[in-house]
Amino acid sequence: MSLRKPTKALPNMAEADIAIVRIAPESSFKNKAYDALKEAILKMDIYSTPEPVMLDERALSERLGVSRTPIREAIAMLEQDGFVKTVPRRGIMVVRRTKSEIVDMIRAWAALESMAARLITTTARKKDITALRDYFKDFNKDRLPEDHVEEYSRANIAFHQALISLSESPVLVDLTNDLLLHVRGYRQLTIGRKDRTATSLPEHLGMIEALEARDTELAEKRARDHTLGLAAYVEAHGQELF
Amino acid sequence: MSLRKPTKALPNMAEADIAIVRIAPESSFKNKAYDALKEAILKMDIYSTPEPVMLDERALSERLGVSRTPIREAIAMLEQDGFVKTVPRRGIMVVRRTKSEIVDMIRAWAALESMAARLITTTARKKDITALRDYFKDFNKDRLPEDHVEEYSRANIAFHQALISLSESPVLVDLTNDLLLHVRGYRQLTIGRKDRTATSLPEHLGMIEALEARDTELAEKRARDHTLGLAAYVEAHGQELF
DNA sequence: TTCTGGCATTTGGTATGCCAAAAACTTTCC
DNA sequence: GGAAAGTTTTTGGCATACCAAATGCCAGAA
Repeated sequence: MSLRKPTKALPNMAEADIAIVRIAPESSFKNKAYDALKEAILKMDIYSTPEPVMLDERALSERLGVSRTPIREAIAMLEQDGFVKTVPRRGIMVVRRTKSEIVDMIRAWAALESMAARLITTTARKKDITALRDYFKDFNKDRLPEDHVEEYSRANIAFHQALISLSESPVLVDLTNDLLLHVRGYRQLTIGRKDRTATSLPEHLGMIEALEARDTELAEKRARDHTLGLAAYVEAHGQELF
Repeated sequence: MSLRKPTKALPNMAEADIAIVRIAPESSFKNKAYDALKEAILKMDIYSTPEPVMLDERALSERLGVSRTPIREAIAMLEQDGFVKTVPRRGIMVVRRTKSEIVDMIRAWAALESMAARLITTTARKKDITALRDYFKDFNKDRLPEDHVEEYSRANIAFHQALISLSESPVLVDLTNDLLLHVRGYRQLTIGRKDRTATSLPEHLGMIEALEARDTELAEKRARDHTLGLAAYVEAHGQELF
Protein backbone atom coordinates (compact mmCIF):
# COMPACT_ATOMS: atom_id res chain seq x y z
CA MET A 1 0.00 0.00 0.00
CA SER A 2 2.51 2.61 1.08
CA LEU A 3 6.14 2.77 0.17
CA ARG A 4 8.77 1.87 2.67
CA LYS A 5 9.48 4.59 5.11
CA PRO A 6 12.59 6.41 3.84
CA THR A 7 15.75 5.81 5.79
CA LYS A 8 17.10 8.59 7.92
CA ALA A 9 20.70 7.36 8.06
CA LEU A 10 21.86 10.24 5.95
CA PRO A 11 19.88 13.21 7.23
CA ASN A 12 20.32 15.37 4.18
CA MET A 13 20.02 12.81 1.42
CA ALA A 14 17.69 13.67 -1.43
CA GLU A 15 14.86 11.29 -0.71
CA ALA A 16 12.66 12.09 -3.69
CA ASP A 17 15.32 11.78 -6.34
CA ILE A 18 15.25 8.04 -6.89
CA ALA A 19 12.11 8.20 -9.01
CA ILE A 20 10.42 5.03 -7.93
CA VAL A 21 7.94 3.81 -10.51
CA ARG A 22 5.45 1.65 -8.65
CA ILE A 23 6.34 -1.97 -9.32
CA ALA A 24 4.16 -3.89 -11.76
CA PRO A 25 1.42 -6.02 -10.13
CA GLU A 26 2.28 -9.04 -12.31
CA SER A 27 -1.11 -10.55 -12.95
CA SER A 28 -1.59 -14.08 -11.68
CA PHE A 29 -1.64 -17.18 -13.85
CA LYS A 30 -5.31 -17.49 -13.07
CA ASN A 31 -6.05 -14.15 -14.69
CA LYS A 32 -3.67 -14.74 -17.54
CA ALA A 33 -5.34 -18.06 -18.23
CA TYR A 34 -8.74 -16.38 -18.03
CA ASP A 35 -7.74 -13.75 -20.58
CA ALA A 36 -6.10 -16.27 -22.88
CA LEU A 37 -9.03 -18.68 -22.80
CA LYS A 38 -11.59 -15.95 -23.22
CA GLU A 39 -9.80 -14.59 -26.25
CA ALA A 40 -9.43 -18.05 -27.70
CA ILE A 41 -13.11 -18.80 -27.23
CA LEU A 42 -14.19 -15.54 -28.80
CA LYS A 43 -11.90 -16.11 -31.70
CA MET A 44 -12.97 -19.64 -32.52
CA ASP A 45 -15.93 -20.31 -34.74
CA ILE A 46 -17.92 -22.71 -32.64
CA TYR A 47 -20.82 -22.89 -35.04
CA SER A 48 -18.85 -24.32 -37.91
CA THR A 49 -19.03 -27.86 -36.58
CA PRO A 50 -22.12 -29.77 -35.49
CA GLU A 51 -20.42 -31.27 -32.45
CA PRO A 52 -19.94 -29.10 -29.39
CA VAL A 53 -16.44 -27.76 -28.85
CA MET A 54 -14.83 -29.33 -25.81
CA LEU A 55 -11.95 -28.12 -23.70
CA ASP A 56 -9.57 -30.30 -21.74
CA GLU A 57 -8.06 -29.08 -18.49
CA ARG A 58 -4.87 -31.07 -18.79
CA ALA A 59 -4.32 -30.16 -22.41
CA LEU A 60 -4.86 -26.49 -21.63
CA SER A 61 -2.51 -26.55 -18.65
CA GLU A 62 0.14 -28.09 -20.88
CA ARG A 63 -0.44 -25.61 -23.67
CA LEU A 64 -0.29 -22.64 -21.34
CA GLY A 65 2.56 -24.05 -19.31
CA VAL A 66 0.84 -23.87 -15.95
CA SER A 67 -0.75 -26.41 -13.69
CA ARG A 68 -4.39 -27.34 -13.70
CA THR A 69 -5.25 -25.28 -10.65
CA PRO A 70 -5.18 -21.80 -12.23
CA ILE A 71 -6.78 -23.29 -15.32
CA ARG A 72 -9.66 -24.60 -13.30
CA GLU A 73 -10.13 -21.26 -11.60
CA ALA A 74 -10.17 -19.52 -14.97
CA ILE A 75 -12.72 -22.06 -16.20
CA ALA A 76 -14.89 -21.35 -13.18
CA MET A 77 -14.77 -17.65 -14.04
CA LEU A 78 -15.63 -18.28 -17.67
CA GLU A 79 -18.52 -20.41 -16.57
CA GLN A 80 -19.85 -17.47 -14.56
CA ASP A 81 -19.62 -15.40 -17.71
CA GLY A 82 -21.64 -17.98 -19.56
CA PHE A 83 -18.94 -18.80 -22.06
CA VAL A 84 -18.42 -22.42 -21.05
CA LYS A 85 -20.33 -25.11 -19.23
CA THR A 86 -18.56 -27.88 -17.39
CA VAL A 87 -20.23 -31.22 -16.91
CA PRO A 88 -18.67 -33.48 -14.29
CA ARG A 89 -16.70 -36.36 -15.77
CA ARG A 90 -17.89 -35.40 -19.19
CA GLY A 91 -15.93 -32.34 -20.14
CA ILE A 92 -15.96 -28.60 -20.53
CA MET A 93 -17.92 -27.38 -23.48
CA VAL A 94 -18.02 -23.98 -25.09
CA VAL A 95 -21.57 -22.73 -24.87
CA ARG A 96 -23.39 -22.37 -28.16
CA ARG A 97 -26.11 -19.79 -28.25
CA THR A 98 -29.38 -20.32 -30.01
CA LYS A 99 -30.85 -17.69 -32.23
CA SER A 100 -33.48 -16.76 -29.68
CA GLU A 101 -30.82 -16.32 -27.03
CA ILE A 102 -28.92 -13.95 -29.28
CA VAL A 103 -32.08 -12.01 -30.03
CA ASP A 104 -32.80 -11.85 -26.33
CA MET A 105 -29.35 -10.44 -25.65
CA ILE A 106 -29.71 -7.83 -28.35
CA ARG A 107 -32.97 -6.71 -26.81
CA ALA A 108 -31.29 -6.28 -23.43
CA TRP A 109 -28.55 -4.39 -25.18
CA ALA A 110 -31.18 -2.12 -26.73
CA ALA A 111 -32.58 -1.44 -23.29
CA LEU A 112 -29.20 -0.51 -21.86
CA GLU A 113 -28.16 1.60 -24.80
CA SER A 114 -31.37 3.56 -24.81
CA MET A 115 -30.84 4.33 -21.15
CA ALA A 116 -27.32 5.43 -21.98
CA ALA A 117 -28.73 7.77 -24.62
CA ARG A 118 -31.12 9.17 -22.08
CA LEU A 119 -28.36 9.89 -19.62
CA ILE A 120 -26.13 11.40 -22.28
CA THR A 121 -28.69 14.05 -23.14
CA THR A 122 -28.47 15.39 -19.63
CA THR A 123 -24.79 15.08 -18.80
CA ALA A 124 -22.47 14.70 -21.78
CA ARG A 125 -20.59 17.60 -23.30
CA LYS A 126 -21.64 18.66 -26.77
CA LYS A 127 -18.07 18.30 -27.93
CA ASP A 128 -18.02 14.65 -26.97
CA ILE A 129 -21.35 13.95 -28.61
CA THR A 130 -20.29 15.56 -31.85
CA ALA A 131 -17.09 13.54 -31.80
CA LEU A 132 -19.22 10.43 -32.32
CA ARG A 133 -19.56 11.41 -35.97
CA ASP A 134 -15.88 10.74 -36.47
CA TYR A 135 -16.48 7.04 -36.46
CA PHE A 136 -18.29 7.38 -39.77
CA LYS A 137 -16.25 10.10 -41.38
CA ASP A 138 -14.80 7.63 -43.86
CA PHE A 139 -18.22 6.74 -45.19
CA ASN A 140 -20.37 8.86 -47.48
CA LYS A 141 -22.23 8.54 -50.75
CA ASP A 142 -18.97 8.11 -52.61
CA ARG A 143 -17.82 5.46 -50.21
CA LEU A 144 -20.80 3.45 -49.12
CA PRO A 145 -20.79 1.32 -45.96
CA GLU A 146 -22.18 -1.62 -47.90
CA ASP A 147 -19.04 -1.64 -50.02
CA HIS A 148 -16.77 -1.94 -46.99
CA VAL A 149 -18.75 -4.14 -44.70
CA GLU A 150 -15.88 -5.31 -42.53
CA GLU A 151 -14.55 -1.83 -41.96
CA TYR A 152 -18.01 -0.44 -41.32
CA SER A 153 -18.73 -3.23 -38.88
CA ARG A 154 -15.73 -2.28 -36.81
CA ALA A 155 -16.67 1.39 -36.88
CA ASN A 156 -20.19 0.39 -35.93
CA ILE A 157 -19.08 -1.44 -32.84
CA ALA A 158 -16.63 1.28 -31.85
CA PHE A 159 -19.40 3.83 -32.18
CA HIS A 160 -21.76 1.92 -29.95
CA GLN A 161 -19.11 1.41 -27.31
CA ALA A 162 -18.12 5.07 -27.41
CA LEU A 163 -21.76 6.05 -27.14
CA ILE A 164 -22.31 3.96 -24.05
CA SER A 165 -19.13 5.26 -22.51
CA LEU A 166 -20.46 8.79 -22.81
CA SER A 167 -23.14 7.88 -20.31
CA GLU A 168 -20.40 7.69 -17.72
CA SER A 169 -22.19 4.73 -16.24
CA PRO A 170 -19.79 1.90 -15.43
CA VAL A 171 -22.65 -0.53 -15.04
CA LEU A 172 -24.10 0.20 -18.46
CA VAL A 173 -20.65 0.00 -20.00
CA ASP A 174 -19.82 -3.32 -18.40
CA LEU A 175 -23.16 -4.96 -19.08
CA THR A 176 -23.22 -3.96 -22.72
CA ASN A 177 -19.64 -5.04 -23.24
CA ASP A 178 -20.49 -8.44 -21.85
CA LEU A 179 -23.52 -8.73 -24.09
CA LEU A 180 -21.54 -7.59 -27.08
CA LEU A 181 -18.97 -10.28 -26.52
CA HIS A 182 -21.65 -12.92 -26.56
CA VAL A 183 -23.49 -11.49 -29.53
CA ARG A 184 -20.63 -10.73 -31.83
CA GLY A 185 -17.85 -12.86 -30.46
CA TYR A 186 -19.30 -15.94 -32.02
CA ARG A 187 -20.58 -14.50 -35.26
CA GLN A 188 -19.04 -11.32 -36.49
CA LEU A 189 -21.39 -11.69 -39.40
CA THR A 190 -24.41 -10.96 -37.30
CA ILE A 191 -23.62 -7.29 -37.15
CA GLY A 192 -22.86 -5.34 -40.26
CA ARG A 193 -24.52 -7.61 -42.72
CA LYS A 194 -24.84 -5.94 -46.03
CA ASP A 195 -28.55 -5.39 -45.97
CA ARG A 196 -28.40 -3.80 -42.55
CA THR A 197 -25.63 -1.35 -43.30
CA ALA A 198 -27.81 0.67 -45.65
CA THR A 199 -30.17 1.75 -42.90
CA SER A 200 -27.59 1.65 -40.16
CA LEU A 201 -25.67 4.81 -40.95
CA PRO A 202 -28.64 7.19 -41.19
CA GLU A 203 -29.99 5.78 -37.95
CA HIS A 204 -26.72 6.41 -36.22
CA LEU A 205 -26.63 9.97 -37.43
CA GLY A 206 -30.18 10.41 -36.27
CA MET A 207 -29.19 9.24 -32.83
CA ILE A 208 -26.35 11.72 -32.68
CA GLU A 209 -28.65 14.54 -33.77
CA ALA A 210 -31.12 13.75 -31.04
CA LEU A 211 -28.33 13.67 -28.48
CA GLU A 212 -26.99 17.01 -29.63
CA ALA A 213 -30.48 18.47 -29.44
CA ARG A 214 -30.69 17.19 -25.86
CA ASP A 215 -33.98 15.59 -26.79
CA THR A 216 -34.07 12.91 -24.13
CA GLU A 217 -37.14 11.06 -25.28
CA LEU A 218 -36.18 11.11 -28.93
CA ALA A 219 -32.61 10.02 -28.31
CA GLU A 220 -33.81 7.18 -26.15
CA LYS A 221 -36.34 6.11 -28.74
CA ARG A 222 -33.90 6.23 -31.63
CA ALA A 223 -31.27 4.30 -29.74
CA ARG A 224 -33.78 1.68 -28.72
CA ASP A 225 -35.43 1.33 -32.09
CA HIS A 226 -32.11 1.08 -33.87
CA THR A 227 -30.93 -1.85 -31.82
CA LEU A 228 -34.35 -3.45 -31.69
CA GLY A 229 -34.19 -3.30 -35.46
CA LEU A 230 -31.09 -5.41 -35.35
CA ALA A 231 -32.84 -7.86 -33.06
CA ALA A 232 -35.77 -8.09 -35.44
CA TYR A 233 -33.40 -8.58 -38.34
CA VAL A 234 -31.58 -11.42 -36.64
CA GLU A 235 -34.85 -12.98 -35.63
CA ALA A 236 -36.10 -12.86 -39.18
CA HIS A 237 -32.99 -13.66 -41.15
CA GLY A 238 -30.61 -15.23 -38.70
CA GLN A 239 -31.79 -18.77 -39.03
CA GLU A 240 -28.99 -19.78 -41.30
CA LEU A 241 -26.42 -18.21 -39.06
CA PHE A 242 -26.89 -20.71 -36.28
CA MET B 1 -26.46 -35.38 -22.44
CA SER B 2 -28.25 -38.57 -23.36
CA LEU B 3 -29.39 -41.29 -21.05
CA ARG B 4 -27.54 -44.54 -20.88
CA LYS B 5 -28.34 -46.90 -23.65
CA PRO B 6 -31.03 -49.21 -22.32
CA THR B 7 -29.95 -52.74 -21.65
CA LYS B 8 -31.28 -55.41 -23.93
CA ALA B 9 -30.92 -58.28 -21.53
CA LEU B 10 -34.66 -58.61 -21.20
CA PRO B 11 -35.99 -57.92 -24.67
CA ASN B 12 -39.57 -57.34 -23.67
CA MET B 13 -39.14 -55.48 -20.44
CA ALA B 14 -41.19 -52.31 -20.14
CA GLU B 15 -38.44 -49.84 -20.46
CA ALA B 16 -40.47 -46.70 -19.95
CA ASP B 17 -42.19 -47.86 -16.81
CA ILE B 18 -39.42 -47.23 -14.34
CA ALA B 19 -39.90 -43.48 -14.55
CA ILE B 20 -36.34 -42.42 -14.23
CA VAL B 21 -36.14 -39.07 -12.55
CA ARG B 22 -32.84 -37.83 -13.80
CA ILE B 23 -30.45 -38.70 -11.04
CA ALA B 24 -29.60 -35.87 -8.71
CA PRO B 25 -26.56 -34.10 -10.09
CA GLU B 26 -25.13 -33.94 -6.56
CA SER B 27 -23.85 -30.44 -6.78
CA SER B 28 -20.14 -30.16 -6.37
CA PHE B 29 -18.42 -28.69 -3.33
CA LYS B 30 -17.44 -25.78 -5.53
CA ASN B 31 -21.05 -24.90 -6.20
CA LYS B 32 -22.10 -25.57 -2.66
CA ALA B 33 -19.38 -23.27 -1.42
CA TYR B 34 -20.44 -20.67 -3.97
CA ASP B 35 -24.02 -20.76 -2.79
CA ALA B 36 -23.08 -20.73 0.86
CA LEU B 37 -20.66 -17.85 0.52
CA LYS B 38 -23.00 -15.85 -1.66
CA GLU B 39 -25.80 -16.21 0.83
CA ALA B 40 -23.52 -15.31 3.69
CA ILE B 41 -22.26 -12.22 1.91
CA LEU B 42 -25.76 -11.04 1.06
CA LYS B 43 -26.87 -11.62 4.60
CA MET B 44 -24.06 -9.75 6.32
CA ASP B 45 -24.25 -6.03 6.85
CA ILE B 46 -20.96 -4.91 5.46
CA TYR B 47 -21.66 -1.23 5.97
CA SER B 48 -21.97 -1.40 9.72
CA THR B 49 -18.23 -1.33 10.27
CA PRO B 50 -15.75 1.17 8.85
CA GLU B 51 -13.15 -1.50 8.07
CA PRO B 52 -13.64 -3.68 5.03
CA VAL B 53 -14.90 -7.20 5.69
CA MET B 54 -12.23 -9.77 4.92
CA LEU B 55 -12.58 -13.44 4.15
CA ASP B 56 -9.98 -16.11 4.85
CA GLU B 57 -9.66 -19.11 2.56
CA ARG B 58 -8.37 -21.47 5.21
CA ALA B 59 -10.94 -20.43 7.77
CA LEU B 60 -13.71 -20.87 5.23
CA SER B 61 -12.45 -24.26 4.14
CA GLU B 62 -12.43 -25.35 7.76
CA ARG B 63 -15.87 -23.94 8.44
CA LEU B 64 -17.35 -25.63 5.39
CA GLY B 65 -15.41 -28.82 5.87
CA VAL B 66 -13.79 -28.87 2.46
CA SER B 67 -10.34 -28.13 1.18
CA ARG B 68 -9.19 -24.79 -0.11
CA THR B 69 -9.46 -25.78 -3.75
CA PRO B 70 -13.26 -25.64 -4.13
CA ILE B 71 -13.31 -22.60 -1.88
CA ARG B 72 -10.91 -20.79 -4.16
CA GLU B 73 -12.97 -21.70 -7.20
CA ALA B 74 -16.07 -20.36 -5.51
CA ILE B 75 -14.21 -17.17 -4.63
CA ALA B 76 -13.16 -16.78 -8.25
CA MET B 77 -16.80 -17.06 -9.26
CA LEU B 78 -17.91 -14.53 -6.67
CA GLU B 79 -15.24 -12.18 -7.89
CA GLN B 80 -16.70 -12.43 -11.39
CA ASP B 81 -20.04 -11.50 -9.89
CA GLY B 82 -18.48 -8.46 -8.30
CA PHE B 83 -19.20 -9.53 -4.75
CA VAL B 84 -15.63 -9.89 -3.58
CA LYS B 85 -12.22 -8.66 -4.60
CA THR B 86 -9.11 -10.64 -3.84
CA VAL B 87 -5.78 -8.92 -3.47
CA PRO B 88 -2.71 -11.15 -3.66
CA ARG B 89 -1.12 -11.78 -0.29
CA ARG B 90 -3.45 -9.29 1.25
CA GLY B 91 -6.76 -11.00 1.50
CA ILE B 92 -10.23 -11.34 0.07
CA MET B 93 -12.51 -8.44 0.78
CA VAL B 94 -16.23 -8.14 0.37
CA VAL B 95 -16.87 -5.31 -2.07
CA ARG B 96 -18.58 -2.27 -0.65
CA ARG B 97 -20.64 -0.26 -3.09
CA THR B 98 -20.69 3.49 -3.09
CA LYS B 99 -23.91 5.40 -3.35
CA SER B 100 -23.22 6.37 -6.94
CA GLU B 101 -22.59 2.74 -7.86
CA ILE B 102 -25.94 1.77 -6.38
CA VAL B 103 -27.66 4.57 -8.23
CA ASP B 104 -25.97 3.43 -11.39
CA MET B 105 -27.21 -0.10 -10.90
CA ILE B 106 -30.75 1.07 -10.28
CA ARG B 107 -30.65 3.01 -13.53
CA ALA B 108 -29.58 -0.10 -15.40
CA TRP B 109 -32.35 -1.97 -13.67
CA ALA B 110 -34.81 0.69 -14.84
CA ALA B 111 -33.61 0.22 -18.39
CA LEU B 112 -34.08 -3.54 -18.26
CA GLU B 113 -37.44 -3.42 -16.55
CA SER B 114 -38.81 -0.90 -19.01
CA MET B 115 -37.77 -3.20 -21.82
CA ALA B 116 -39.49 -6.04 -20.02
CA ALA B 117 -42.66 -3.96 -19.82
CA ARG B 118 -42.39 -3.26 -23.53
CA LEU B 119 -42.13 -6.93 -24.35
CA ILE B 120 -44.94 -7.87 -22.01
CA THR B 121 -47.41 -5.65 -23.82
CA THR B 122 -46.91 -7.69 -26.95
CA THR B 123 -46.62 -11.23 -25.67
CA ALA B 124 -47.96 -11.81 -22.17
CA ARG B 125 -51.40 -13.21 -21.49
CA LYS B 126 -53.88 -10.86 -19.90
CA LYS B 127 -54.50 -13.35 -17.17
CA ASP B 128 -50.84 -13.27 -16.14
CA ILE B 129 -50.69 -9.49 -16.19
CA THR B 130 -53.74 -9.17 -14.01
CA ALA B 131 -52.28 -11.66 -11.59
CA LEU B 132 -49.61 -9.10 -10.76
CA ARG B 133 -52.18 -7.26 -8.66
CA ASP B 134 -52.22 -10.11 -6.22
CA TYR B 135 -48.91 -9.04 -4.78
CA PHE B 136 -50.64 -5.99 -3.36
CA LYS B 137 -53.98 -7.44 -2.44
CA ASP B 138 -53.17 -7.16 1.25
CA PHE B 139 -52.70 -3.42 1.03
CA ASN B 140 -55.43 -0.80 0.70
CA LYS B 141 -56.56 2.37 2.39
CA ASP B 142 -57.38 0.48 5.54
CA ARG B 143 -54.01 -1.24 5.53
CA LEU B 144 -51.45 1.17 4.22
CA PRO B 145 -48.08 0.02 2.88
CA GLU B 146 -46.31 2.60 5.03
CA ASP B 147 -47.62 0.85 8.11
CA HIS B 148 -46.15 -2.49 7.08
CA VAL B 149 -42.92 -1.49 5.46
CA GLU B 150 -41.16 -4.82 5.75
CA GLU B 151 -44.05 -6.78 4.34
CA TYR B 152 -44.61 -4.27 1.57
CA SER B 153 -40.93 -4.33 0.69
CA ARG B 154 -41.05 -8.06 0.15
CA ALA B 155 -44.20 -7.77 -1.95
CA ASN B 156 -42.51 -5.01 -3.88
CA ILE B 157 -39.53 -7.12 -4.80
CA ALA B 158 -41.68 -10.13 -5.61
CA PHE B 159 -43.80 -7.96 -7.89
CA HIS B 160 -40.82 -6.64 -9.80
CA GLN B 161 -39.37 -10.10 -10.25
CA ALA B 162 -42.70 -11.48 -11.41
CA LEU B 163 -43.06 -8.59 -13.81
CA ILE B 164 -39.70 -9.21 -15.41
CA SER B 165 -40.42 -12.91 -15.62
CA LEU B 166 -43.50 -12.16 -17.69
CA SER B 167 -41.24 -10.84 -20.40
CA GLU B 168 -40.10 -14.41 -20.93
CA SER B 169 -36.63 -13.07 -21.52
CA PRO B 170 -34.02 -15.10 -19.64
CA VAL B 171 -31.43 -12.41 -20.18
CA LEU B 172 -33.57 -9.67 -18.67
CA VAL B 173 -34.47 -11.94 -15.77
CA ASP B 174 -30.89 -12.89 -15.02
CA LEU B 175 -29.45 -9.43 -15.36
CA THR B 176 -32.06 -7.82 -13.15
CA ASN B 177 -31.74 -10.52 -10.53
CA ASP B 178 -28.01 -9.90 -10.39
CA LEU B 179 -28.52 -6.18 -10.06
CA LEU B 180 -31.17 -6.68 -7.42
CA LEU B 181 -28.80 -8.78 -5.34
CA HIS B 182 -26.26 -6.02 -5.38
CA VAL B 183 -28.73 -3.25 -4.73
CA ARG B 184 -30.79 -4.76 -1.99
CA GLY B 185 -28.52 -7.47 -0.66
CA TYR B 186 -26.46 -4.99 1.16
CA ARG B 187 -29.12 -2.55 2.23
CA GLN B 188 -32.60 -3.92 2.58
CA LEU B 189 -33.51 -0.46 3.78
CA THR B 190 -32.91 1.10 0.40
CA ILE B 191 -36.10 -0.27 -1.01
CA GLY B 192 -39.34 0.19 0.80
CA ARG B 193 -38.40 3.18 2.84
CA LYS B 194 -41.41 4.74 4.37
CA ASP B 195 -41.45 7.86 2.26
CA ARG B 196 -41.22 5.88 -0.95
CA THR B 197 -44.00 3.44 -0.18
CA ALA B 198 -46.65 6.13 -0.42
CA THR B 199 -46.05 6.74 -4.11
CA SER B 200 -44.90 3.22 -4.88
CA LEU B 201 -48.23 1.43 -4.81
CA PRO B 202 -50.12 3.77 -7.17
CA GLU B 203 -47.21 3.66 -9.58
CA HIS B 204 -47.24 -0.11 -9.58
CA LEU B 205 -50.93 -0.17 -10.30
CA GLY B 206 -50.39 2.33 -13.09
CA MET B 207 -47.81 0.04 -14.62
CA ILE B 208 -50.21 -2.89 -14.51
CA GLU B 209 -52.95 -0.83 -16.12
CA ALA B 210 -50.71 0.19 -18.98
CA LEU B 211 -49.69 -3.42 -19.49
CA GLU B 212 -53.29 -4.58 -19.56
CA ALA B 213 -54.12 -1.85 -22.05
CA ARG B 214 -51.25 -3.13 -24.22
CA ASP B 215 -49.97 0.42 -24.37
CA THR B 216 -46.35 -0.32 -25.14
CA GLU B 217 -44.98 3.19 -24.89
CA LEU B 218 -46.86 4.03 -21.74
CA ALA B 219 -45.98 0.80 -20.00
CA GLU B 220 -42.37 1.29 -20.85
CA LYS B 221 -42.41 4.86 -19.65
CA ARG B 222 -44.14 4.06 -16.38
CA ALA B 223 -41.82 1.18 -15.61
CA ARG B 224 -38.80 3.31 -16.38
CA ASP B 225 -39.93 6.36 -14.47
CA HIS B 226 -40.92 4.34 -11.46
CA THR B 227 -37.50 2.80 -11.04
CA LEU B 228 -35.69 5.98 -12.03
CA GLY B 229 -37.66 7.57 -9.23
CA LEU B 230 -36.08 5.14 -6.84
CA ALA B 231 -32.67 5.99 -8.25
CA ALA B 232 -33.32 9.68 -7.76
CA TYR B 233 -34.51 9.02 -4.25
CA VAL B 234 -31.41 7.09 -3.33
CA GLU B 235 -29.24 9.72 -4.92
CA ALA B 236 -30.92 12.45 -2.93
CA HIS B 237 -31.48 10.75 0.39
CA GLY B 238 -29.18 7.81 0.42
CA GLN B 239 -26.15 9.55 1.77
CA GLU B 240 -26.65 8.29 5.27
CA LEU B 241 -27.16 4.76 4.08
CA PHE B 242 -23.62 4.33 2.91
C1' DT C 1 12.85 4.74 24.71
C1' DT C 2 13.13 4.44 19.81
C1' DC C 3 14.48 2.66 15.67
C1' DT C 4 16.16 -1.11 12.80
C1' DG C 5 17.00 -5.58 10.93
C1' DG C 6 15.58 -10.15 10.82
C1' DC C 7 12.76 -14.00 11.72
C1' DA C 8 8.18 -16.17 12.19
C1' DT C 9 3.58 -15.96 10.60
C1' DT C 10 -0.07 -15.15 7.55
C1' DT C 11 -2.20 -15.48 3.08
C1' DG C 12 -3.14 -16.06 -1.59
C1' DG C 13 -0.91 -18.65 -5.75
C1' DT C 14 0.50 -22.83 -7.79
C1' DA C 15 1.86 -27.64 -8.51
C1' DT C 16 0.78 -32.53 -7.71
C1' DG C 17 -1.36 -36.63 -6.66
C1' DC C 18 -5.25 -39.42 -5.92
C1' DC C 19 -10.19 -40.51 -6.43
C1' DA C 20 -14.54 -41.90 -8.63
C1' DA C 21 -17.45 -41.93 -12.43
C1' DA C 22 -17.91 -42.29 -17.26
C1' DA C 23 -16.18 -43.67 -21.55
C1' DA C 24 -13.36 -46.39 -24.46
C1' DC C 25 -11.39 -50.61 -25.24
C1' DT C 26 -10.65 -55.78 -24.68
C1' DT C 27 -11.68 -60.17 -23.61
C1' DT C 28 -14.62 -63.91 -23.14
C1' DC C 29 -18.31 -66.92 -23.93
C1' DC C 30 -22.41 -68.64 -26.30
C1' DG D 1 -19.83 -63.10 -35.12
C1' DG D 2 -21.74 -60.52 -31.54
C1' DA D 3 -22.89 -59.09 -27.25
C1' DA D 4 -22.11 -59.14 -22.43
C1' DA D 5 -18.64 -58.68 -18.98
C1' DG D 6 -14.43 -57.07 -17.55
C1' DT D 7 -10.46 -53.86 -17.89
C1' DT D 8 -8.09 -49.69 -18.99
C1' DT D 9 -8.18 -44.89 -19.92
C1' DT D 10 -9.98 -40.41 -19.59
C1' DT D 11 -11.73 -36.49 -17.06
C1' DG D 12 -13.27 -33.36 -13.73
C1' DG D 13 -13.38 -32.93 -8.39
C1' DC D 14 -10.88 -32.55 -4.38
C1' DA D 15 -7.09 -32.63 -0.90
C1' DT D 16 -2.51 -31.49 0.26
C1' DA D 17 2.09 -29.51 0.17
C1' DC D 18 5.03 -25.92 -0.87
C1' DC D 19 6.12 -21.19 -2.42
C1' DA D 20 6.70 -16.18 -2.20
C1' DA D 21 5.28 -11.87 -0.81
C1' DA D 22 3.44 -8.94 2.88
C1' DT D 23 2.98 -8.23 7.69
C1' DG D 24 3.84 -8.42 12.49
C1' DC D 25 6.65 -9.32 16.30
C1' DC D 26 10.79 -8.88 18.82
C1' DA D 27 15.40 -8.63 20.16
C1' DG D 28 19.30 -5.72 19.89
C1' DA D 29 21.56 -1.44 18.81
C1' DA D 30 21.67 3.62 19.26
